Amino acid sequence: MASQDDVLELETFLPYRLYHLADLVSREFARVYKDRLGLTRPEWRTLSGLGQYGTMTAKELGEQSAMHKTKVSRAVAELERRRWLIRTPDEKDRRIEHLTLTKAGLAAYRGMVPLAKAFERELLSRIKQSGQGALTAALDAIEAALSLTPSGADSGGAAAGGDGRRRARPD
Amino acid sequence: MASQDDVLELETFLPYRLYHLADLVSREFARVYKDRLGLTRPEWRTLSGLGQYGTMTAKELGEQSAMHKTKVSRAVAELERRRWLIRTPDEKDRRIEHLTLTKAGLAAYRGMVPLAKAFERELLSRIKQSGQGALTAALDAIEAALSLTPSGADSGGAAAGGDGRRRARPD
DNA sequence: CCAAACTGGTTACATCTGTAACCATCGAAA
DNA sequence: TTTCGATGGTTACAGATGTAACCAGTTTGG
Repeated sequence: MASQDDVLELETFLPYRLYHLADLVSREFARVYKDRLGLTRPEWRTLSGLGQYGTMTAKELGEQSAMHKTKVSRAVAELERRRWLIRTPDEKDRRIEHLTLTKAGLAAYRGMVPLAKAFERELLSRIKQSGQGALTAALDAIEAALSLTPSGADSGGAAAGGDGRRRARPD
Repeated sequence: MASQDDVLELETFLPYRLYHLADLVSREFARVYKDRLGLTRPEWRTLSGLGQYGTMTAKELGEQSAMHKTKVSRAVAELERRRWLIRTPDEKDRRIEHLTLTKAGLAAYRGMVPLAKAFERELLSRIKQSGQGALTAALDAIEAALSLTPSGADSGGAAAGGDGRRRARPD
């Protein structure tokens, strides 16, 4: 099955397909929060993270939603400017600030949740039954595969097993 | 099955998961062509497209590798600057230029192909057997789902109209 | 008590990206 | 042929991003 090694078929090349599809989906979803709330993706993720967990530090936010700290910093600054969140200095460690959504921020979040869920539902429904199971299975598999550190070569073993990661998916 | 509509679990939210994984994979792969050839993603795609099809116009490139025309324009300009490709004006339509890799460009491409394939192979191997089939099945499903006219609104993004797109996928 | 070494977070700068406006050419209609 | 609306492609400008340098506050260890 392996074709010769002198031509690469971009259209079926995994990194390309994956990125392209993610980009498509992401863009389409972005329209929802962009049109409605005028948020950028980092801002949306920040809103989402705080809506979900209530209070977080910038660092935690970055870890939770896979954002570089500069993105977090800027997103937080913007949401603060809109008065959608407030910072509360930590008593013990004055480098840290605890971030929490304000009433307005929470309202924006609450308004988005159903839309996000509807979007996802609609997307999944468009994907045929078989594909749906395959999709989550595939994402699980890639996630597990990538959570292994070896950026190098060797892939032996792999054993992603243990790792606690946030995998809480019901199905 | 749907959880309440007041909280969204970002970590399992499809658009997020998809984007995050694609980003991870893409970044890792980008290191290959960036370290080795100093290319940006649009440049790599352009190189890849021309390597694969021999000669293309900027428009075709954009369609094949899902890039906005400004990206194509810039990538082409850069590859031309490096003398990795040349433009040949079209005889009949003087707005068009046919792009082709030079010896140097082709050499760069040829050097990358095995690395790209190795990368993909390694990635797939890290994904357990089951996940592997699921992955391609899932990508197929999403691709199919997205090519359907979005029930949502206008554009729907890519998928240029008439052109049967280069979908050569077996399934 | 003071000096590394570290950590949470912000900022400066250089790129990259998308939108929109633009140029040249083409096709069709008048 | 002239005109007007598409089309291939480039460019100007405003945002968004990543890297690296930078602060301020903390910890560790003399």
